[in-house]
Amino acid sequence: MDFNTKLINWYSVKKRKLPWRKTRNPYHIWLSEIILQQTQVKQGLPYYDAFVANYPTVFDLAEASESDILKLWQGLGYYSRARNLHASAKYIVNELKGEFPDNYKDLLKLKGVGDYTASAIASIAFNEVAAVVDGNVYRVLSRYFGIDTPINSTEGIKEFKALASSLIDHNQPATYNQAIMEFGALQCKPKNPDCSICPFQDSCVAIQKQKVDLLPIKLKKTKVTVKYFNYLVFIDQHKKTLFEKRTKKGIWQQLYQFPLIESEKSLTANEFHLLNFDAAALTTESFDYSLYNETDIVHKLSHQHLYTKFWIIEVKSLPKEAILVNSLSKYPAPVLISDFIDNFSF
DNA sequence: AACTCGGGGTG
DNA sequence: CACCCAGAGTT
Repeated sequence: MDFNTKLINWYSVKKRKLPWRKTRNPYHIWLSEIILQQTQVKQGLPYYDAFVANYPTVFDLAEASESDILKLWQGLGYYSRARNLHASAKYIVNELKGEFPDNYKDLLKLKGVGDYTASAIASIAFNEVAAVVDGNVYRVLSRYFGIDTPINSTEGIKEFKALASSLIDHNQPATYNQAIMEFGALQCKPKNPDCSICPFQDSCVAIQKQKVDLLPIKLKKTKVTVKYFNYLVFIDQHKKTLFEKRTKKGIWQQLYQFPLIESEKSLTANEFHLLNFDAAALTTESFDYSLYNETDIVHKLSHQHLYTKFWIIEVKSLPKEAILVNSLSKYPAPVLISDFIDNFSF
């Protein structure tokens, strides 16, 4: 039996029942693929259900506000995916009259859709022969063929795409693509795969050379920068506070947070007291403050570790843009902020 | 070619 | 702690 037949046989027996496998609606397939970028199925599943329920069609998504979409996306991370999703929905409705792109080349024109996602939608929704190469595929192919080219090198990206394209089943590209990804996710796992039950024991180069735990090869690791965040949680006599949208480049664009002061190190109360609050719109009137958390809350992102203190500042009045603390949960916010809002008693 | 962009899960 | 996840966009 050849590679494809074995793979698809394995898939027909072992595949998970997932909601996006019950449809060929390209809009729903698109939603699932964007949500699943760099995201495990278990984490993305509830978000897929929520988006399908709240925005059943691409027209519904196009009409929604970016803030509402980000709110539904809250907690999933990589928020540019949500913003690009919205921009592409408006493009499909306004420029393409709501007709979803139906081939790899046109799908690639959508914001947030790269080689992988265009191939996935083209194959799964339209049965186009377009090979997907995601993290699972890199791992399966590098092990099965014993390829040690770094998967994140320019050469490796080309090599694995070409190999995947040479292998894809021309009669059932949708099933083949999903099968090889599912195989990587369930059987050919990153750590401690159980090769004793693998259908490719007799043909996998990595097993024969005992290099399963050495492949695939990936270059360099991400370096983490440390930052110190001081959030100013103002509360006035009307139970209002200041909440701002992050508009600069960098993390959490278009999400909301309390006024932020970054510092070079973790500040004591005395050091905090010496700061200027001009930027935070604090008046010269007297105020009283306290510290919510004595020890820094460490919020870890891929490239940044955020050591955070929340300073509670009681004031008489705030500028007119202040909002009621009861309405904070309506705004899209990073997990670091939404966790605080959920736990703090205003 | 290297960097940036989240948050959760695993060993 | 390091690494991974149905990657894409920017520099």
